[in-house]
Amino acid sequence: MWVLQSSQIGRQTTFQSHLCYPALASSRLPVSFVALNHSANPEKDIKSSNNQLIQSLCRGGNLKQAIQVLSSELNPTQQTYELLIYSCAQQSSLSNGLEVHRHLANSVFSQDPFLATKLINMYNELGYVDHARKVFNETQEKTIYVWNALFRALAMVGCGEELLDLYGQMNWMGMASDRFTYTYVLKACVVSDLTICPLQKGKEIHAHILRHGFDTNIHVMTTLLDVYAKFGCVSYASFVFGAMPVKNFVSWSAMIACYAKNEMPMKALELFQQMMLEASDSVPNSVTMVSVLQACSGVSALQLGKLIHAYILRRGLDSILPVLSALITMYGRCGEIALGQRVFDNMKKRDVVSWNSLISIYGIHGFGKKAIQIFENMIHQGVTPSYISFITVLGACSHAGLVEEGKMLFESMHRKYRIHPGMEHYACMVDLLGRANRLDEAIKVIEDMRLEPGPTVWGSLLGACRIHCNVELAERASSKLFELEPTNAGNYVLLADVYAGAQMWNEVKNVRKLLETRSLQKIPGCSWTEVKRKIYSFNSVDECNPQIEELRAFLIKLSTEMKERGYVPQTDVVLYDLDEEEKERILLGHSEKLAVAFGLINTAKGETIRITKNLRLCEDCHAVTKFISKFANREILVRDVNRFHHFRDGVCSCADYW
DNA sequence: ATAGGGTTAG
Repeated sequence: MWVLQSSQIGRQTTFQSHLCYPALASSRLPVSFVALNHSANPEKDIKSSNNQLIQSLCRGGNLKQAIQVLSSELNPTQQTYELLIYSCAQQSSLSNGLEVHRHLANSVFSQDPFLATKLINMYNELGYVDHARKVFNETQEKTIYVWNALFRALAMVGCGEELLDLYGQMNWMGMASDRFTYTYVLKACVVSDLTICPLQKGKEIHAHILRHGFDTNIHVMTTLLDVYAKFGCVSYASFVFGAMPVKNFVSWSAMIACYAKNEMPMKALELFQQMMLEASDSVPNSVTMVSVLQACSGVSALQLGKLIHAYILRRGLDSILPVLSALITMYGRCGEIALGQRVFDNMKKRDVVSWNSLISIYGIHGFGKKAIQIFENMIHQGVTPSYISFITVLGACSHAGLVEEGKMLFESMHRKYRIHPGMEHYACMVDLLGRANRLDEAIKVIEDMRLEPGPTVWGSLLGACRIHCNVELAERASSKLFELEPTNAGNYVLLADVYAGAQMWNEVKNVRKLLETRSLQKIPGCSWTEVKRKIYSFNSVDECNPQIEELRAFLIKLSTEMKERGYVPQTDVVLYDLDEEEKERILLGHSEKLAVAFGLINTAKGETIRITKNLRLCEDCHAVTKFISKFANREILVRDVNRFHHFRDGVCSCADYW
């Protein structure tokens, strides 16, 4: 009934445009035609008909014609402008947008805050934030919508500082924030370019939110959760999550992503399980699955990853590019390159990220030449390499020791693709050259950097010094590192390793003291292994594992047998001042050895043992695992923080070079 | 009066 009525009304009022529109669309002589009509009819009718005409032209995608009609329309309505602005954004046409804006500025709506909001949004979507700022500044009556529109634009381009500054002005003027304001202002805390302490700012805004009662709004709270997540404040994030009166699948996903991104993959998987069991109204989507796959990668949970893959297929999420890239990475990082390759091969569409995923998995397995080949193939297929592509391919060169290839790729980066090398690329090059004992060249790279060398760069150099026992350079690199990240215990440990390698025990002791006086602790080593779809984690300091005694006994027996065959425990890696026996005991307690022992005890003969570790493999664990792979005739795949080690028959795929 | 927001791949 209602439909019929409205269409009758529609027919009455749009009678003219029904006549005009088809003619205009085909004949392309709109202006004179409309002008003629204009003078021949009562003005009121024409006014409405031209507005209708403009609007239907917009809806039909004939933006150019709509603007032509606009110039002959004396009284365009607000709705007409709104639709024109919307169409310009839709068609990504700056020139048309400017034209409409110019027209609007000379109309009665020049100060209309509603349309100002729309203009700001339009310029933002077109990528012209300067224009958006200008509209904002020229609009006298700044409603909360106008403020929010600019905030949104500034947050999207990463002008956090400017946003927070304006937010301060807004508060000072007495304009009250709404729930949208808070989401943008929170986002400002995580986007770059902030000179103030952004976490502090986030907490301040958190207080505002509580004070003004926005802590029940699901969007605001999810954004807040994400802010804490991005700063690595996992406990704050989970507090916010727990305090949310209502949760939906986005809130769950944000919390899962928080764990996955902050090296807590087990927590992420647990939360995912909880979501599936307890929150039946929160159905995971592709975004959730990406985080879950990341978590599977994190602990090398291959069996679980396969289950997730099946779920993705059932849910029809298998054509979404980010999901597929995450799948490729998951398979690769779980040690199954072939399965990753298969996902890639079956993709109907690929983007640069899909290629990057594939390159990176060959890279972490040490197949540098293959990674370069894929990189070249990608370019051959017309996909332009991205900033990340170069990180992955240079990383692949570095894992495989392909110095000349790496240098050429690094050099081509800017020459061919106009991509300036960033910190990650420099760190890769320093790593590549440093490992190859070309320390002079590595230093040259650092000296020629366009950026101030950061901790990753000095860290790569320090790592190279450890391999090649260069005490002098190690001291130089570590003094920089202690300045840049004084609380990163890993750097002190590396320097101590260098001293230990040079038998400089006094210096080792001093570094250890430095660690103690600054009350810093090494990140505890942690390893995971998956047995029969369950993931087991091993921690060098925890005693909770029910099998711990059995594992210890197993390892002691193993160690005795290995010693008979020439194994010498590398007690150098233990930095504490203890007697040899005690050091050996500590070595045997390393999480990776516990995981290997657990795998040997709990899996069938011939089954590959897969282990993931949160840190770099220690020398002793590396040597022992090589030994075991031959001794127990087992393939053992260990992924450490950098790359894969594929142990088979007493040899490691990294060629002892990691 | 209208309008707009949160999680995501390497």
